[in-house]
Amino acid sequence: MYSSELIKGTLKTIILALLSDEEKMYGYEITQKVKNLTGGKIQLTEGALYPTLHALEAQGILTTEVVNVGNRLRKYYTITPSGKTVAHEKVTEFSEFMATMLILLDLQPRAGEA
Amino acid sequence: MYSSELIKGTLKTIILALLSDEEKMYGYEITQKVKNLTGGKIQLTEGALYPTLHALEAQGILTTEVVNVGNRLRKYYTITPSGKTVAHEKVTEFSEFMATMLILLDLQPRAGEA
DNA sequence: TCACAATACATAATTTTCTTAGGTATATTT
DNA sequence: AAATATACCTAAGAAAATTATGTATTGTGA
Repeated sequence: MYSSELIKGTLKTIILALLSDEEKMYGYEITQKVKNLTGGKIQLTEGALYPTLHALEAQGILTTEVVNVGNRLRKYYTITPSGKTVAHEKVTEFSEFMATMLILLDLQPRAGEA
Repeated sequence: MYSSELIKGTLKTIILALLSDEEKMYGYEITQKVKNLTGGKIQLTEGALYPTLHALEAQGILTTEVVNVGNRLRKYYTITPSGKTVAHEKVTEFSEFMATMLILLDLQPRAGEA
């Protein structure tokens, strides 16, 4: 589990990246997928996830559809076309940010080094 | 310039990584070095930097030394031995976090792809 | 020489974002 | 039967940053 401080600010990027791949996920499913893909190293808390999903919906980035499964309800989130653009921008930006951090933290392998 | 949300939580890591390399820097110098190394894409704000430096000092991770240069004062920060350990842990953790994010954002190149 | 930008420190109010804690309810496993 | 997992949600508080100030010196360009 990474220190929460480190994960800060990446939640929207994670959500949008997953929904760009899957086109339809519900909240709990997102928490499980993140947990599985990261070997438990990133675990989204519901208190952070749900308000963010609601905000993304309010911004027109996601749309929702409530489905009854058995006696329980699931709220599926789908990314909108404009949301796909936002998702792509966010992922690209994070990718560039990582490259910048590699330089800054001096983690970049350079020629002529052991 | 990256969206500030993305940079959140990396300030301590950046400061400690730089001070591990240089052994002695003052606040303004840190802002300039970060700006230069990142081509202006990361610009630390003073309102974030100074309180963080003070906190790191209070935790015994950094020590200070005030020097007069001309008529102006500079507060130099030096990393302590225990601070070096913290710095290394922070950088390692961020490095692993990036690897995790590559998987999560599906940015990892895999065999058999175009 | 006068104004502006840069150097150099600092803090306080506000905002943003997350954590912690709580609440409701059904389904499954032990 | 109890505990865990599934599935949603919100509210209070904490943490971290932004924005806005404030002080003061030094260098630069009009």
